[in-house]
Amino acid sequence: MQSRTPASRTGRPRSAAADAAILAATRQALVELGWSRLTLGDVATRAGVAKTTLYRRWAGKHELVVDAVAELFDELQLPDRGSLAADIEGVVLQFAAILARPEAKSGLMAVVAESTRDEALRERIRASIVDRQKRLVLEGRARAEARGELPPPAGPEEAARTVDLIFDVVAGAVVHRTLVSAEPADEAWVRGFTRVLLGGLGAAST
Amino acid sequence: MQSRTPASRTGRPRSAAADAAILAATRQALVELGWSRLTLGDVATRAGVAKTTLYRRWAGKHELVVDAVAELFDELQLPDRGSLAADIEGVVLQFAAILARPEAKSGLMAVVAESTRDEALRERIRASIVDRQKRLVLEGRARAEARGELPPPAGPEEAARTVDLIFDVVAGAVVHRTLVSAEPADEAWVRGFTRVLLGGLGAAST
DNA sequence: GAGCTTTCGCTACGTGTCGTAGCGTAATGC
DNA sequence: GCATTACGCTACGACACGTAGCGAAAGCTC
Repeated sequence: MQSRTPASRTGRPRSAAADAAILAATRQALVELGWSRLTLGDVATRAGVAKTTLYRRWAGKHELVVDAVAELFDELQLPDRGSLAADIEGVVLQFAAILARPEAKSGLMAVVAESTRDEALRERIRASIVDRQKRLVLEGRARAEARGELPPPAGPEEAARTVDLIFDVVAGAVVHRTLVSAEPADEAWVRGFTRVLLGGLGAAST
Repeated sequence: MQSRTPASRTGRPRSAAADAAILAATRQALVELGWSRLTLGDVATRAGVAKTTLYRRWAGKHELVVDAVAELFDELQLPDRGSLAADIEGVVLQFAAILARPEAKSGLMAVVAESTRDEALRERIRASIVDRQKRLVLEGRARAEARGELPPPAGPEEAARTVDLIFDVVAGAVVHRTLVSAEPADEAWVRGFTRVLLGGLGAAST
C-alpha cells in the first residue's frame, strides 16, 4: 500500500499482519475518537504494536488515515442493472453507504482539508481513493454508450471534461448531502438526484 | 457573533476591535500554517491579545475557525443578471472565488470533518455559513418563477426537497472541484455545470 | 468623583502528545 | 554462521493545551 515491494532481498520482512491490524485499529479509533482526538500512540496500543513500528511505516497521522480510509472503498464496483439510470443509482447508493460510516466521515474530510496545503498528500488521496471512484464514471459512460443511451463523445478533450464534471457533481453532491446537510443519501434522494443528473446530461449534449 | 448581546449591563465591555483582530489573525494563520499547525497561542500573539482572552471568548479551535471563515461568506449575494442561467453562473463564481482562498480551503473542510462528531459545532456551521448560502438558492428560485423560467412548485414539501437537492448539488460540486480535484472552478467550468444543472431541473420537473 | 463590575494582560503550571534515539531481540536470505 | 532488516521497549526534549491567580484598566451607576 504505502511501501515499494521491489524484492526487498534480505533481512526480516515486514509483518503484513501488523499492517492490517494497524489500519483496522485506525478505523476503530476514528469511530470512537474522531479525527482530532486520534493519537498515533493510541492506535499503536490498539493494534498491539509499538509506536515506533507505526512511525517506521507511515510519516504521520495524515498518511495513515488515508490508507485506512482507502480500504473502505475497495468494495466499490459498478453493478450492471440494465439501464444507465439504474446503474447510477446503484453506484451512488454504494458510495453513500460508505460515506455514512463514521470512520469515513471523520477521516476523509480531515485529510482532504489537510491536502490543500500538502501536494504529496493530495496525490496520495487521488491515487488511492479518488481515481478508484472516477474509473466507475468512465465505465458507466462506456456502458451507456454501448447501450445507445448516450451519444459517443464529440472529441477526446470534450469527453474528458465531461467526465470530470460528472465526477465532481456526483461525488460532491453525495458528500455534501452526507456531511454538511447531515442527512442520509437514501433511495428517495438518490432517485431524485439521478433524475436531475440524467436530465442535465441529455440537455447538455444537444 | 458568538455571544449574546442582551444588554450586558455593567462592567468593562468586551473590545470589539479585539474580536476583529482575532478573527483576522486566525485567517492569516490559516493561510500561513494551515489547520493542523494553527495554534491558539500563535493566533493570540498575532492578534496582539493574551491567550486567556481568546479562551474567554471561544471554546476552542473549532469554534474560532468557524467564525473566522464565516466572515468570508459575508460578501455572497445573488446578482440580478436577467436570466436564471446567468444568475446561477454569477453566484457559483462568487462561491468558487471564496473557496479558492487558502484560508477557506484549509479551515472549512476541517471544521466540517470535526462536525461529524459534534452536534453543536454542526449547528454553528449551519447557522453561520450554510444557511446563508441556502437562502441564495431560495431567492434564485423565486426570481426564476417570477420570470416564468421555472414552473411553480407542485407542493410545499416537494419544493423543499428540490431546494435541498439543488443546494447539495451546487455547493457539493463546487467544493469537490476546488478541494478534491484541486482544479479551479473557472468560467468555462461554471458554464458547463450550469448547463447540466438547468437541463436537469427542466427534465426533472416534467 | 466613589464604588462596583467585568474584562484584560501577564505569568506560571500540570497534562498530554509528538517524534526520535538507543538498545537488545527476533526473523529472514546467503 | 553471518549480515541485514524489522520489532518491542524505554526514555527523552519539545511543544501546545487549557486553567488558575493576580493586579490593572475600562466601563456603568449613584
